[in-house]
Amino acid sequence: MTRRLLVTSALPYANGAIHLGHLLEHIQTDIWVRFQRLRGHEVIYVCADDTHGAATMLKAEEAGVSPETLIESLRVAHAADFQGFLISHDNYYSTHSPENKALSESIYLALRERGLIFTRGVEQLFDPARGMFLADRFVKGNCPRCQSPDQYGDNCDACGATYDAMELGAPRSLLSGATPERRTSDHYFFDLPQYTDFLRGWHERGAVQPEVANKLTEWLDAGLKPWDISRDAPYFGFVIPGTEDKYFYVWLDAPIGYMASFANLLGQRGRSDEFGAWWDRDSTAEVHHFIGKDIVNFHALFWPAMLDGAGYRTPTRIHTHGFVTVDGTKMSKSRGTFINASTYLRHLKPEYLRYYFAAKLNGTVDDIDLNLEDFVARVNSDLVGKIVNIASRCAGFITRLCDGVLAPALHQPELWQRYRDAADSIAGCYERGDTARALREITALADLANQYIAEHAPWTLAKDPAQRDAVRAIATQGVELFRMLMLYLSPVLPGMARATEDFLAIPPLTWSDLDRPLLAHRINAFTPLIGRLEAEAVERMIADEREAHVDVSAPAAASAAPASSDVSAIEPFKPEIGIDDFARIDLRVARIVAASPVEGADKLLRLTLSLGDSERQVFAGIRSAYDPTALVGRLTVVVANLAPRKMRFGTSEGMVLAAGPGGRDIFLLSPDSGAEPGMVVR
RNA sequence: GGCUACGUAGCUCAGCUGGUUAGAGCGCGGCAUUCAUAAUGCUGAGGUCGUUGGUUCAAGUCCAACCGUAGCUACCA
Repeated sequence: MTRRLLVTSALPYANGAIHLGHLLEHIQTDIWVRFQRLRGHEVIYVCADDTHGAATMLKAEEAGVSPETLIESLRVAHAADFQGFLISHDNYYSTHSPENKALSESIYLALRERGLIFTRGVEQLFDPARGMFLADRFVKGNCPRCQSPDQYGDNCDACGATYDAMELGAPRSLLSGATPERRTSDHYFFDLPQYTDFLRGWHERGAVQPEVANKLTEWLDAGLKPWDISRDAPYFGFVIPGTEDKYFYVWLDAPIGYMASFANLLGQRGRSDEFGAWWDRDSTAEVHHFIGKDIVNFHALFWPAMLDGAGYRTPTRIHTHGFVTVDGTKMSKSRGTFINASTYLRHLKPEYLRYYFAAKLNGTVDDIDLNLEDFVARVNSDLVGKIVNIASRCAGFITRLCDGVLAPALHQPELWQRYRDAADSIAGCYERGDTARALREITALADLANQYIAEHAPWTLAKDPAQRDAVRAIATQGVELFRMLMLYLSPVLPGMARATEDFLAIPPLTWSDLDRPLLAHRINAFTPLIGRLEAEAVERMIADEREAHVDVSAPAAASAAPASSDVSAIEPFKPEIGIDDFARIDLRVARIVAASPVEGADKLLRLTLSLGDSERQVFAGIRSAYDPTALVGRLTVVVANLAPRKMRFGTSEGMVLAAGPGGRDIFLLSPDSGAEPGMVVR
């Protein structure tokens, strides 16, 4: 029976490049998709960029472009990165699209019609300087429980407390530095609690993995809360119908983006009338979402509830994966392990990573570790040494001794049958997402082939012209076993599968090609299908990625650091001074009233500082770490009696204090709230 | 703090509903081989299954506590 499958990967957010984390998910999805296609099912694989939200708006502002320009350039870049990794999206769209707007509005209206939407006043922090409400992410202050300074608006890094942003002590806006005020505005809510029983049933019916179901049960038992689906202007997104200044929260329209990308694809293919066959309540098609474990709540609570509320079918399955770590730790920009797709592709072939991730993915939510040493060893020994080697060591006999034509019969049909018998088990592994097990079974088959070849030693027989047929039979068996292996591996290694088809001079492989061995057939001369993965290339990639995040102009202090140290070197202390020496330095609290980049200077910002009753201009080499607009309004500390210094761009009348090695790691000092410009620091 | 996972040979991982002396691949030692992108075959060494306690005739496998790691804790995306 042919299944109709709509498959998605989570939508990458339009604020940065594609990195290893996105790649894990898309590679996982793509393997599943290609497996299903190989089996002859109808698969549509769509994705898109997730574009809305205050973050996009601010980012565009910072870059000095419109949000539309920003998101389109990122969408193009993202799509190219995915193509580079052989990800076979049928459509890579955007949530900022007419289809998504129409669907979001109609779903919202349907929910409202069913009494699932209500409004309620919500009090939130408001940035008076920027004229906007502040998401938790854009506020910092003191933790209400442990008083740790500099904590975000939702929880405390130091003590783990969770709280409301309004409970923060001495809050300040990260956008303007201003002190936020409390304001109330009406918000629109989706009445999620009405869906508690529905969701419980949906989870129990196997739509999620058991570990995920546990987590969801915990949330359900704790009691669901209505979901706030609106944001006040200014916001980049879709206006809520019937309002002037309320927008859909980005997480409302993001999953609808799956439907919208799908609708757009149908439009391109002139099949728009089929939409309902996939999304109506009685649809017999399947919908599969691949996501990371961090966004389970959106996909397994809000999303199915919204769909059902609006009269659509719910997803068939949510496939949740863990996070990527590199050498056992979180990806880190300074260590060079925050690896971007484009950096990877400059140094390494995509199929190395596809193979390695496939060897690790097992369908659970466990994190996946990219151990770089293991990566090199595994790819070389399995892919090159074990699998490709089978073709490499057999093909020569066929080409040189047999005119390129395979024998008419198998030398050892029982061995071939063992390969054939593995099909169901391997298919089951792919279907469950346990590609690690699939690859274990496949490489075990490869071991059998190498043993077989060693046992029959065709190179010995080849010395005797009378044994020509025996040599051909053995080499044919080897080539055929290799064909079977590549068929099994083709979802993981699509590029190598294509190259294998060229080598064997056969049409694209399908699952039914397992039924009949390739015999009495002319093949092409073998050329290496994939080279070895050089450890040096991996090192170059890491170095490249590390450099991309380090400011070249940063002080060379790091070079003095012991190689074993992860943190920046602690600079040696300077010679002792007396208090009189210190007293000569006039440190003052200053408010940054204006900040702008300096034309012609890479590192400098021009700051206008207020010291109470006077203002002065100071140049600061902090451009690599601070966005000028984010500095305006905030307090800092300035050396007020530093001799003025003439620079190419003007005179600098002081120096602001900052710590850190340089590059992105520059940290401007700021006094606790209450300090006023002009106050002496002592 | 609460919750959810995970913690098995140097490395990466298997070990299904508890049942003989705990497995694989890589790496390492030895032997063989030379067709092959120094790839392959045979063979050897290597583990108190995070710790402690418990249930059981029997526990890596169940329970509890603790330690460690990662994540979640909804109006960040």
